[in-house]
Amino acid sequence: MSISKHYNPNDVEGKWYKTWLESGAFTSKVDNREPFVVLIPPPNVTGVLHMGHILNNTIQDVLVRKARMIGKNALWLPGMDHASIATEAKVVKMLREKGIKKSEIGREKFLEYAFEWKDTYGGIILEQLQKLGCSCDWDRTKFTMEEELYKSVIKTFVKMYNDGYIYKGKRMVNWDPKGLTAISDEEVIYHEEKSKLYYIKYNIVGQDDFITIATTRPETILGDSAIAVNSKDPRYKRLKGKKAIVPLIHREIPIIIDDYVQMDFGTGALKVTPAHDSNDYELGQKHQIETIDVLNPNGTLNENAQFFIGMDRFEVRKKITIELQEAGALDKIEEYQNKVGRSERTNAVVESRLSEQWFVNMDLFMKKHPNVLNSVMTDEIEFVPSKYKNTYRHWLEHIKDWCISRQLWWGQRIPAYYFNDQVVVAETKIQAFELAKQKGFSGKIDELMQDEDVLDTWFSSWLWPISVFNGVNDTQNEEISYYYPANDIVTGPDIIFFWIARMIMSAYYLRDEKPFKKVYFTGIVRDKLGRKMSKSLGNSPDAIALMDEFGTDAVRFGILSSAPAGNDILFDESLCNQGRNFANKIWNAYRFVEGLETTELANDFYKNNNTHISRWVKNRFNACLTNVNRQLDEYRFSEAITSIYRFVWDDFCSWYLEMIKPSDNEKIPTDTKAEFLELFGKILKLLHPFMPFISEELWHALGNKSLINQNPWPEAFELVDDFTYTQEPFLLVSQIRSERSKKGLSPKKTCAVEYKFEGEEAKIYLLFSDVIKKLANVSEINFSKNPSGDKILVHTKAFSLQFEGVENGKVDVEGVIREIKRLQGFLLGIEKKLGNERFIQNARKEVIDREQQKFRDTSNKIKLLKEQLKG
RNA sequence: GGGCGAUUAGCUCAGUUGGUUUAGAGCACCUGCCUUACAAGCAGGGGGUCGUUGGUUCGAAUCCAACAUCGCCCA
Repeated sequence: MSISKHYNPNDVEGKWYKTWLESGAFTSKVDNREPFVVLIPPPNVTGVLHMGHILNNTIQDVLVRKARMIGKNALWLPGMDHASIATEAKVVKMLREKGIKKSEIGREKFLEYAFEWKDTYGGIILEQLQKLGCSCDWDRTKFTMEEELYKSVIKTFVKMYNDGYIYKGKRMVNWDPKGLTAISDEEVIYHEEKSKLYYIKYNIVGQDDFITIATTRPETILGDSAIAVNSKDPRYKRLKGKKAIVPLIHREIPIIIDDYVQMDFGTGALKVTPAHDSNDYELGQKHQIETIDVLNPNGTLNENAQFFIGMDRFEVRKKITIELQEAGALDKIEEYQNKVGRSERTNAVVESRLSEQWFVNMDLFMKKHPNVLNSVMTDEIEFVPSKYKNTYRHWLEHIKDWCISRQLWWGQRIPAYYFNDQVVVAETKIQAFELAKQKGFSGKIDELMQDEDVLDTWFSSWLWPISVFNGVNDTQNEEISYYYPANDIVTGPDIIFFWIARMIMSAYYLRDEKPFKKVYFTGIVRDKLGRKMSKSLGNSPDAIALMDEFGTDAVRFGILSSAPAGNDILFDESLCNQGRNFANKIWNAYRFVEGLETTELANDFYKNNNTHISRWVKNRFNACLTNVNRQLDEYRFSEAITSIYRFVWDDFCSWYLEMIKPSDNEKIPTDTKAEFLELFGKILKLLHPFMPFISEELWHALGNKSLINQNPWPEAFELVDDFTYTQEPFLLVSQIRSERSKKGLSPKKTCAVEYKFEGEEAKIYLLFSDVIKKLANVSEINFSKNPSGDKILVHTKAFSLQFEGVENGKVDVEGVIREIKRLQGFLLGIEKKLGNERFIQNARKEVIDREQQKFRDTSNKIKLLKEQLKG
C-alpha cells in the first residue's frame, strides 16, 4: 500500500469520528474510578461555531482526552441553552414570513412552533463541535427547556420565593424595545457612540427670560416634568421657584434645585424625564414630580407625547429637531460622544422603563451565602488566571437586584398565580389552587391566572452543574452524588457575571457546595487588528471553512498555540497553516520509516551507534514529556503544544531521524526501526489530546487495534545511563554546516576535523564521532597535537576544519578581535560580580557556582581565540 | 470617574518564586539547496539598549512608583 505524500485530513477525520461514536468511546457511566467532569458552557440554540468556541472547546477536549488517558472516568457533558430572546425573535420572524402573528395563535401554539424550530434549525453548533473532534458524551446532551431542566427551574424559583429571595416590584428596568422585554443589567452592553448634544431653550413663565438645557435625547422633552439646577450655580439663582415652559407642548414645569446636577456638563441645567431615565426617576421620586411616560413598549411615541404619536423614537428625534428650530427653541447642536446601552441579544438601544417585574434580592442573598464570594477568594474554587478574582469580588460587592422576568413565551413560565389582588407561587397549578384557597380564594381553579412572563435564560443556565444530573429534582441521585462537583469549566471572561458567578450562587444555595473546582478563563479571540470578532463586522473567519481548508487538527493546533492563559488572542490563519505543516511533518516521518526495508544484519554504523543515539533521543523525549505534563497541569496549553512541536520537529525529525536514516542502498536494522516506531507511538499518545485525528490514524497505522484515547498516557523511559547527553556534538555539526555555507561550499564537500583536547572533555565527541561524520559530511574527526585548518569555537572547545579541496582560509582577524572584546566585556561583568562581597554573601550557592563556571568558560574561550590569532 | 491588564525582533507572542554563557519561538525577510520522508521541505543567516523616567537590589525584561500609549470590565 502506498501512502500519500501529504497528510490528507479529509480522508481520516469523518471516519474516525464515526468510529469513536460507534464504539462509545466518549460515554461515561458511574463506576468506582475517580470522575473527571467538564461541563460545556451551553451554547445558545441559535448559535453557530465561531473562533471563540473553537478555542474554548479545543481546550476542554484536551482536558478530557488527557483525563481518560490517565485513567479517570472522564465525562464531558454537552448541551444548549434555549436563548429566550434570540430564539423567540427567530421564531416570530419565521411566523411573520408565513403570515402568522404571534398574538393571534396564542402561547401554546407558539411554543409548538418554537420547539419545531429548535428541532429543525437549533443545535447546528453541536454538529459543528463534532467536526472539531470534541469528545463529548452526546447521549447525555441536555437542553434547558427539556422537562427535567424546566422542572428544576420552576422548583428553584418556588424555593427562592418561599425563602424570601424573590419579589415582584414596580421598578425602573432596562427595556429592549425590539425584543419587547425587560432585560437584566448584565444584558446591556455599553459602547461609545457618535451622537449629538442638543441645546434647547425653555421660556420662563411670566417673564421675558429663558433657560437652556442640553440633552442627547430631544424626543423625550415631551415627557419632561421638571428642570433641575445645582444650588451652587450662580447662573440660575434668579430662577429659583420659577416655572419653565416645555417647547411645542407648552407644559409648565417647575425648576427644582438639586446638587446631583453637574454644573460643568452642558449648560448646568438638566431636564428631568422621570419615566425615561433611571437617574431622573430618582430625582422625580425625591422631588415628588410627575412621571409622564411617552413611549410605547416598541419604542414608538404614545398619546402622552401629544405629538408624533406612533412614530419611532429615532424618527421623532430628527423631526422634533426641525420643529424646535422652527419654534425658535433650538439653540445649537454639538457633536458628542457618549455611551449608549444596547441589548446584548437584539442590539436595540435600551430604554429605561418603569414596569412591574420579578427580581432576586441580591443583598439578602449574598448576606445569607457568604461562600459565594469566599470560595473564590480562598481558591476553594480556583480561577485561572487569578486576576479575575478581583473582577469577581468587585461585581459581587456592588451587586444589584437581578431582574429575572422576561415578557416572552419561550422560556420557563413564572409559576405565580393571581387572584383578586393576591399572588401565590407554587410548582403546579393544583398546588397554587390549594394555597390560594388557604388565602381566601373562592373561585374555580381556572379563574386562577398564571403570570404571563417567563424567566431569564440565565435563571436556567445557572443551575447547569446541578440540573444536568437532575440534582435539583432528585437531590441525592447516584449521578449527582458521583459526578458533582465538576472539575473544570472553560469559558471566556465575558460571561463571568452572567454565568460563572450565578452558578456559584445557585450551587451554594441549593447544595451548600461548590459547583466546580476550577474555572479556566480563555482570552477573547480577536482579529489581526485587535477587534473582537463579531457577525456585524464580518471579521470572523468561517470556522468550518477553516477546518476544511487546513484540517481540524491544524485548526486546533493554530488556536491552541496562540492561546496563552487569559490574554486576548489575535487570531491569524498562518497559525493553522503551521499546524497543517506540522501534521504533514509527522505524517511523513512515519511514511518514510514505515517504507524502509529492514535487515537483521546491522552494519557497523548501527552496531556502534544505536545505543547512544537511542539513549539520546529517549532522554530528549523524557524532557519533553516532563515539560508537557507540567504545562498541562498549569493549564499552559500553548506552551504544551509548542513543547511537542519542537521535540517532534527538531529532536525527533531533524536530528534523530537523520541519524538513523540508512545511507543509499542500505537497509535499516529491524530493531532500530522497531525502536523508532515505539517512540513514535509514545509521541502519538502525547499528541493525541491536541491533535486527535492524525494521532488516531497513525496509531492504527502502527498496527494497534484499540483506540488511542483508551491507552494510557505515556511514561518516561527508564534510562540506566548516568551519562549526560549534552547537545555539544550537535552544536559542532551546526557549526560545520555554517562554515561550509559561509564559504559557499556544496554540502557534498567533505570536511576533516581535528581537535586538541583529551580525556573526559573529548568523551562525548568520541562517542558521537560517527554521527558527526554522517550529519555534517565529515570525513575524519581526530585528535591532533597540532591541528591545522580553519579554527572554530564550539562552546568552549576549539576545532580545526579542513574542507575538501579548499585552501585554509585566513583567520578573520577582525572578527576574532571583536569577539574577544565582547567576551572581555562580559568577563569584566562576571569578575565584578564575583569580586563583590555582598554577592558572595547573598546569592544562592548554585548562582555563585554558575557565575564561576561562566568565568572559567569565558576565560577559556578568550584564550582559545587568542591562540587563533597567533596562528 | 473606579478597577484590571498590556507595552519584548517588521508582525503575533513566550519568557513560570529576580541570577542558565549579557533575551526565545512562529510568521515574514535574506543566502544556498527540487540533497531519495516532507518545497506543506532542508541547511545557513540577519534582526531587540525588553514603552519612558526614577527607585529597590550584589544583580531587574522580571519587583516598586510615576508617566505615556493601547485595550477590557464596571459606573
